[in-house]
Amino acid sequence: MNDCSYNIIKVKVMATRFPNEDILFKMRDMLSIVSDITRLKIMFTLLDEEKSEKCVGEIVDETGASQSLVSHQLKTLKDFDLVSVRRDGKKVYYALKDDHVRQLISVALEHAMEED
Amino acid sequence: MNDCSYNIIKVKVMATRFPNEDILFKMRDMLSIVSDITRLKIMFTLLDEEKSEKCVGEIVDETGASQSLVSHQLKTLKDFDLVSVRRDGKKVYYALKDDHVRQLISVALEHAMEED
DNA sequence: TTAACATATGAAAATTTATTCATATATTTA
DNA sequence: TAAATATATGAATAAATTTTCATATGTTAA
Repeated sequence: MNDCSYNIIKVKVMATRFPNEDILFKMRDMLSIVSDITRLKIMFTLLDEEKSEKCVGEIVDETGASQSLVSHQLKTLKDFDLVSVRRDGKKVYYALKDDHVRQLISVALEHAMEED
Repeated sequence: MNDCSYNIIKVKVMATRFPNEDILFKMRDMLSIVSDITRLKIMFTLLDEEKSEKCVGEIVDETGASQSLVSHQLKTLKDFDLVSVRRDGKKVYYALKDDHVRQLISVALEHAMEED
């Protein structure tokens, strides 16, 4: 694997009226979840196509964040139902669950990689 | 105008290796910008297809946020180059500038409108 | 059944962010 | 040029979030 590989998906862009508070709060929650460096790192490790499920120890190693911090942030992701969790013996495996997360990361990455 | 209208755009989903800190910070910045209720409201008012450019007063009215807060948040959006600014007499008009913002809002909205 | 390993968690500390308040600046009109 | 209108801004406050530290819990192996 040398560089980036791309594939195209479709996203609906909606022209809509002003959403109600409820929807706004959900949007805010979803977007804040992905707007943190530690969680972004965690999600990137789980974006690995060859190994989409990883245990906490692996995530700690790959992100470079502390065990406690990773665990806290995995809980945050779990609370918002963005990851699935599976225990196997001593280890607990996490995987990305929600495709919207991938889309958000994808758009943000594209933006971040643009020249200024 | 009664309900939502949809149209389809394409978004690249990239399978990529772990990005460097620099890219991660840019992603975080972009995502945090859109993950605030006041800024979301502002952006929704600017998403209006019939009137994509609005002055501060209009934005204040439509969002229900205070003049000062709207002004501060418009500055934040401007600092990140997500809006364009144009003065006409006493009034200052803002418009959404970056298409990635629309895509992020679109994905988050779609997520928020899903059943649980 | 104790030790070792893997993960989780509560509470405190540190940091960041949003919001308000008072006031300043810019532009037009009287 | 003074008053009125529209917007911006600095500093203080309030609120929310991230991170650490110490320790607890769950699981396996000795």
